[in-house]
Amino acid sequence: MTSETKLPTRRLDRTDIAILRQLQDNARITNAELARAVNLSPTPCFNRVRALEKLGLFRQHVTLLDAGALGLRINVFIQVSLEQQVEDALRVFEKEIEDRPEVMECYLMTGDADYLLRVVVPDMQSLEHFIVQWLTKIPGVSNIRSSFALKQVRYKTALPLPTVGLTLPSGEETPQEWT
Amino acid sequence: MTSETKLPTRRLDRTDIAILRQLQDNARITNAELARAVNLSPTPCFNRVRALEKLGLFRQHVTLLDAGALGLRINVFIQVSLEQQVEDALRVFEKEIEDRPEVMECYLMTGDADYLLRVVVPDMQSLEHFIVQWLTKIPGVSNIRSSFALKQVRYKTALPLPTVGLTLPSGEETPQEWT
DNA sequence: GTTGAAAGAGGCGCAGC
DNA sequence: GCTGCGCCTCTTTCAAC
Repeated sequence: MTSETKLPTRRLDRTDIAILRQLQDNARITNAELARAVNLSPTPCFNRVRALEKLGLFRQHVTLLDAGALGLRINVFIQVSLEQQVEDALRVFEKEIEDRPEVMECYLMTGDADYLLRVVVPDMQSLEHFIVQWLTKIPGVSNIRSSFALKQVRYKTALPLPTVGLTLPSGEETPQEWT
Repeated sequence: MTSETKLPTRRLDRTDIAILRQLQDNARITNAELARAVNLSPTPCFNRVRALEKLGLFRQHVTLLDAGALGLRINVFIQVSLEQQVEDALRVFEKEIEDRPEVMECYLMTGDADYLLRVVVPDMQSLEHFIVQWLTKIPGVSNIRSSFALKQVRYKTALPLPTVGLTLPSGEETPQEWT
């Protein structure tokens, strides 16, 4: 070889993007299938996947379970305000969050500088326990407001990707067509 | 065999739950590894996974990509109110949602009977385009309020599962220890 | 339920174009 | 960058306990 065979480039072409799309939809696709789906032969397809991995684009391969089938009926968004938005209080709160499996998502939000949580529990009793016995006992938590989801209209994990090409951050920015 | 070998039971024991836990964390685990992780030999492990599949517990095996690495910097929650909460208006709105890849999540909420969206876009320009050129043009949409996520403190797809045992819905409910 | 063996498929690396 | 070959591990099935 002259230099590196497939040195991690910051420019993804449409084939790379097609690969990412396929993997977002199906983490268990075989390399042979994937290659067929993106019009490549298995070896170069495999090499591209490895290169994309090296770029750190993959977080995890996961199985999505059916919450309803498992009896997890309650999906609730909880807005949490802290008494003081000093960095220390934030760190404490975020540390507490880590161990609670019912907290599916947690965002630090603009505006009132509070947190938005999405919490999943099987029933109201569990929710009450979560809020009263745990959430309100975190030091610094001042106000809590819950909104219930009546229906999960959409839930997906596949990120929106551009159709044509994509320059990765810390390369310079080019305007891209996002679909 | 006397009747069915492994007829889909509605009762999951701790081994089933251990399997679900492993798969939630790693969709690409091999059956051999999985078996070792849950203290089983490969064959019964494989049979259990197939039984869990038949129960409809698995939604999908997906690859989670790194939004930041792909230049998707903006994560915004949008509350959408409709002029009238007639069923027809809801159906129209939900239908429109389906085709927009930047809508990661959409929930029908209690209270003002509106929707909560989580939208991911690369930049402000894309967000403006999404809201002005598309969202506001859906018939029935009256009010829109956006809140930005400054930081994604936590994002996971693994549902909270009980530690010990679990009776699936449409069997009768027994109180379970949810962790 | 469990273990063990056997066949078929796919991952993965290599040599050549 | 692509193709074709080959090893080797894993999945998946089938017998017996």
